[in-house]
Amino acid sequence: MTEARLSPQPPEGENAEREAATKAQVLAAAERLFALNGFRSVSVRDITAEAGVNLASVNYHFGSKDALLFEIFRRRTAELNRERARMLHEATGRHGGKPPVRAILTALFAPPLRWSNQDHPRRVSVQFIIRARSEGAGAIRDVLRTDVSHLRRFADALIGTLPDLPREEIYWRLHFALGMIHNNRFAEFDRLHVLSEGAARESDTEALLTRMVDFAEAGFLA
Amino acid sequence: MTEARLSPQPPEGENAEREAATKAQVLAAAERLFALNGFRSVSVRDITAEAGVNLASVNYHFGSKDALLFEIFRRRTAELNRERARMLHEATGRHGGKPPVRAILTALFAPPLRWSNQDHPRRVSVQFIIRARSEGAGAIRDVLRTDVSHLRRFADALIGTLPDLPREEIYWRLHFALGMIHNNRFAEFDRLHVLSEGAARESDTEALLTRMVDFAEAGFLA
DNA sequence: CGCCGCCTCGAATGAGCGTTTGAATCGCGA
DNA sequence: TCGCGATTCAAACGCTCATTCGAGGCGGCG
Repeated sequence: MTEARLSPQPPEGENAEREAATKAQVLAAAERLFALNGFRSVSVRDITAEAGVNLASVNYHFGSKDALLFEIFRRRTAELNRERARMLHEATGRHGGKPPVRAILTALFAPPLRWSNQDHPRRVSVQFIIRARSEGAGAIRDVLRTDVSHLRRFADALIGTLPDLPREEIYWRLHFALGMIHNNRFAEFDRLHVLSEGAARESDTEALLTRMVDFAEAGFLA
Repeated sequence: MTEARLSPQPPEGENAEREAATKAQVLAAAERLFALNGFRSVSVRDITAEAGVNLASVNYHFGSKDALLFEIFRRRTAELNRERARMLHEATGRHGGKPPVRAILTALFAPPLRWSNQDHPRRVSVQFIIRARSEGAGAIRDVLRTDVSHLRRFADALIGTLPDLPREEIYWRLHFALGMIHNNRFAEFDRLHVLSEGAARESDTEALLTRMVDFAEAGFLA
C-alpha cells in the first residue's frame, strides 16, 4: 500500500484541464486505490502518497475521507447513468418508441463493459462503482436504496416492450440482469480463467457484450 | 456497533453442543456482524462485546482477526458446497447420469436461496459469504481464485447435458448465473422493493427460486 | 489435598488512523 | 512591488485498533 511517489508537481501531462491539479490527482489516485483494495483498507495516507500531494489535501478539498468516496461515486455513477440513458434514448428513437428487449439490454450492459476495455480511461471506474455499491455505507447506501429513477427508465422501457409479462416479473428479471454486471469483478474473472483453463477471457469486450445480451434476452423472453 | 451485552454466561440455551462455548459464541457473533457490516468495519471489540466474552478470546482461539474470518468462510463455503454437490448428485442419479439444465441450476441456486429464508439458521450465512467473497483479501481471495473444484462439477454437468454448446460459452453462462446469486444482497433487495413499489419481495423463496431457474435456463438454452 | 493444563480476565502496548492546526508559500490583481 | 485570499506544508492530536501479557480461576486426576 505504501509506495514511493514520483513526480509530485507535474500532473503527468496527459490531462488538459489544469485547474486544481491537486484535487484531480487525489480523485484519480483514490478511485484507483478504492477500486483495487476497497474503502476501509485504503488510508488517506495511501491516497495522498500515490497522488504525490500533501496529507491534508483530502480534508482541505473534500472535507473528509467519506466525502471523497461519495464525490467519486457521485461523479462516476452520474457519468455511467448518462451514457446508459443516452443509448436507451437513441434506441427508443431508432425503433419508433418501442425498442426491442435486445436494444434495452444493450443500453444497460454496453457502457460498463466498454469502460472495462484494456485502454479505456474509465477502466477502473467500473470496479470502483461495483466496490462502492457493495461496501459503501452511509450516504452511498442511502442513494442506492432510494434513487431508482435511473433504473425506472429501463424498467418502463421493458414494460412497454413486454406488455404481457407481469410487472413484478420484469422487475425481478431486471434484478437478475444487473447481477450479471455486478459480478464482473477482477476476482471473478480470475476464477473464470482458471475454471475454463484460459478459454474464457474478458478481453474481447464486444463478444462479451453479445454473450451477456444473448443470455439476458433469452431470460426475458422465456 | 457498540451494544450492551446480555447474559454473558449462559449460551442462549438453544444450542445443544456445549464444548468450547466461548468459541461458538465468537463464531456466531462474528458471522452476524461481518455479514451486516463488512470485515473492516467490525472490530474485535464489537465481536467480543456481542458474544459476551473477553476481548482476548479471538486471538486465543483463532490466532487473529483475519484467521477468524477465514475460519468462518471455510466452514460456510464447505457447508454450502456440500449441499450443492449433494443436490447435483441426487439429480444426476434421478436422471440417469444426464440431468437437465433445470436440475443442475436448481442444485446451484436452491441451497443459498433456502438458507436466506426468514427463519433458517443459516440466514446470515449467505450474506456473510457474499461479503467475504467481495471484500475478502489474502487467503480468501487466493481460495476464490484457485479453488474451482466445486464449480467444475457444475460445469462438467452442463457440458454433458449441452454437448453442442461450446465449452467457452458454458463457462461464461455459468459465470452469469453465479452473478445472479451474488447480487442477492440486502441492499439490492431494498432497491428492488422501492423500484417495484413493493410488488417484488424475496420472502417467497420457492417462487424466487423458480424465477431464477427460469431466467437462467432460458439463457443456457438460447 | 495439590498439582497442572486449559482457559479467562483486565490491563497495557504500540502502531495506524482521520483530522486539525498554524505557519509558509503561491499566484495574481492593483 | 505590495497585499491578500487560496493553497500547501510539516507536525501534531486524540482516538481506535489488533494484539500481547502475566496473573488468576477452574476442573479433573493423582
